[in-house]
Amino acid sequence: MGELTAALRKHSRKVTGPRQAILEVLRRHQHPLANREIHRALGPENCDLATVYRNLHTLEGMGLVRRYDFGDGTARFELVPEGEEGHHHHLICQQCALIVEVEECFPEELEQALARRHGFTGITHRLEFFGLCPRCAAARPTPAD
Amino acid sequence: MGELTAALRKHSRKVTGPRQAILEVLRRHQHPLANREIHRALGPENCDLATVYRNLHTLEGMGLVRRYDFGDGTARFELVPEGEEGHHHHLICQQCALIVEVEECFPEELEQALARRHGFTGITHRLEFFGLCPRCAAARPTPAD
DNA sequence: ATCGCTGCAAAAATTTTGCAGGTAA
DNA sequence: TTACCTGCAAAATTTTTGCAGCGAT
Repeated sequence: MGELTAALRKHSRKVTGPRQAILEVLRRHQHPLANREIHRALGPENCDLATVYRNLHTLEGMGLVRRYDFGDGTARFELVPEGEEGHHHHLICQQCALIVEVEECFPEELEQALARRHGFTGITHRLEFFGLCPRCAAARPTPAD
Repeated sequence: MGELTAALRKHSRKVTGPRQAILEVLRRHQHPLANREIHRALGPENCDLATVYRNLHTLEGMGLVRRYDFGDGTARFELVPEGEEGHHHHLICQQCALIVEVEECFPEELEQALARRHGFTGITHRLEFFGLCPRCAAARPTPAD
């Protein structure tokens, strides 16, 4: 809670109702949420969708929130745990959209080697896994190729 | 050329002008292109944008083209080399949007271990690298934090 | 002669922006 | 009081869809 206030103050931003509510929603869900989902969770009459967009952009810029793209055309946001760097990836079921947080990461030394070879600096990566979760696999065994 | 015809015939699809033209554009560029870029390259009066969208969707479904998301809200497509599986990733300059194709890939055994641990099957991944290319780094040395 | 494909136009869906009034600091 | 924020509305993007006519097979 103080974390948010401190971060906002550092950027000359204000602690407003919508802001706190959005963070609260993200805190309750440990999965990346789309703007629309956050808006719906807030109750459409409590906060304008445009405000959700603006705030997520702001919070992302301050590093309180991280943006993810699962390739379906809608951005999703997840709260960065306090104090942590929060870098992690996801395993998404292509059938039911189940999202599992995974700690596997692209090997640091491989990434550095890659950066060096191409002369790139400040390198980062975006990595997501896709597949069929156990439940969906059970429900649809051997998809009759 | 016969490759396209064969693939299309297999799916009861027709070999049309726009189709060939789109493949031709993709063949000339070895980088992922957005629908709009392809449309512009074709000459807007030669092929409708909707047709570009429809064809890329079709070609993706047939495995002739692969879709990439660089997280900027627009999908990009790249030709899958004939015969090859064509799986690879990209290193993108966040300043000038330079795209370098890279052959590094997430280690197979790590991916399998991950899949096994979560009971997922048919696992794949999406991986892209981001950073600052040499030219841009030279043009903007030490961004004065 | 089919059945798929294209162009054109309209519609959806996602995200951004302008503006007047309201509110945290 | 001074910025910053919010809601509302409009606009800008990206992508999808309906439909009548054309074209590949």
